Amino acid sequence: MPTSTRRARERANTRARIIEAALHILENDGVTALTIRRIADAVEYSAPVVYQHFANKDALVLELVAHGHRLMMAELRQAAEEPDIDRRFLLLASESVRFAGEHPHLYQVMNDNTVDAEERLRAAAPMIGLLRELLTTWSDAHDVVLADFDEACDIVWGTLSGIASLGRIDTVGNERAQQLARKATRTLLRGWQADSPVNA
Amino acid sequence: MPTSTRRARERANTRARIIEAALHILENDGVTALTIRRIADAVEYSAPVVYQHFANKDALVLELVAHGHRLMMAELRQAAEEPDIDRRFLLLASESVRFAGEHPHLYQVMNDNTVDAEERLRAAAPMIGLLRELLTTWSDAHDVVLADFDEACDIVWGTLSGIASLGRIDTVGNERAQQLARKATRTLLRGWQADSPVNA
DNA sequence: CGCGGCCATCTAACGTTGTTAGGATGACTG
DNA sequence: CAGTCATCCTAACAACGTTAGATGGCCGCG
Repeated sequence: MPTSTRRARERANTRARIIEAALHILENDGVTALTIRRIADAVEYSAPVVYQHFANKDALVLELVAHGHRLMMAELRQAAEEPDIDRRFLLLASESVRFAGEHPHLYQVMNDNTVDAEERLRAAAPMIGLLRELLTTWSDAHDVVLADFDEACDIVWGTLSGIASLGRIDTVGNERAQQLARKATRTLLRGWQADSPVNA
Repeated sequence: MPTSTRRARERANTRARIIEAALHILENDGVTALTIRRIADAVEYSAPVVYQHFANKDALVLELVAHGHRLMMAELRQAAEEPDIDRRFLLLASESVRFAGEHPHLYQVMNDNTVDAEERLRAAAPMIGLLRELLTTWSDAHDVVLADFDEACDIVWGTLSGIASLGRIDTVGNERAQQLARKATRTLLRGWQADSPVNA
């Protein structure tokens, strides 16, 4: 049945075009401009067509959130290749904040509360995984024993999120926020190092 | 002219009632339920009356943000009386996160991006001032020299905001978020202590 | 006391939002 | 060639923020 596969391919294609258009509108004109009718216009369809591909607007936005995290991980991949673990940690901290500044509206929907918390957490899983890996190799490299690994991981995660939010638009300015992220992680790591039983 | 003063008093009174009603709706039913018509219903007026007291919805929400910060400072005042600076620092960190968990919707509008960044920063000024005071007395008490005081202050501020956002609803659970806030500030302070030239 | 004006308030409406229902159009199947 | 099915659009609904115009009652002045 070649026709049904072609139909499915077309369906998937317009679905992808919808996501792409939504992303474009979001990044260019902000979250308030992200409306079903504008998305439909951008893909040259009428509004109800969108509902053939997504249950509702939240489902579509959730897709943008997932896309945003994939994009962020992709932009971080280069920084992740820095061999020195300390430099890598700081670099990834500042680069994740830079991402927030370069994609402010996308970062907004990625971290804001309108979308379901559980789904958001799932979408952020790769980033959290990256942080876990950073923390383990860092603590191994410096013979640091973390009293509670998960706790330390959540602290870094929360800290970077908070500082990225500061630097998302203009609260402190993005390059300063990047510097804050570097300093904050450096200080956190220094603190854990000082706490480690080896140094006690 | 007693009548005009009475009128002014009545105006101020209904204005206050509007804010109170809006706050009640926001805290009970969330930000999506915070609509002009529902607020007007709650004060037994029609919707346009709200616009005699506030230029638009954003102005009203901004008032809620200011009120939220005053409320937060009030709830933190008791914790601020803890005499020991280290205990006070950790206590205020966890209490600010607890506030976010006990007033999740209010905290949402206080920290989310829909309202103007500059106005939000101004509303948060007392909290930032509190953090500055904490940092100065802490560094004085421990003879710690901070390389960049403003930077350290922003780092604490961003860290607590981020962790509070984690604990706002259910991402990690609020009491765990409080613990994270304590540990995070403790670790940050430990890190700055280790960095201080006195210890170098 | 009565009358004119002003202030507060309401009803009605506009434009836009997310979302759904019903019908038309056209392509594939037998 | 006829029928079925997916696809798409027009139209509409409820609710939103917001504004215009009408209505009413209270105040101060003659």
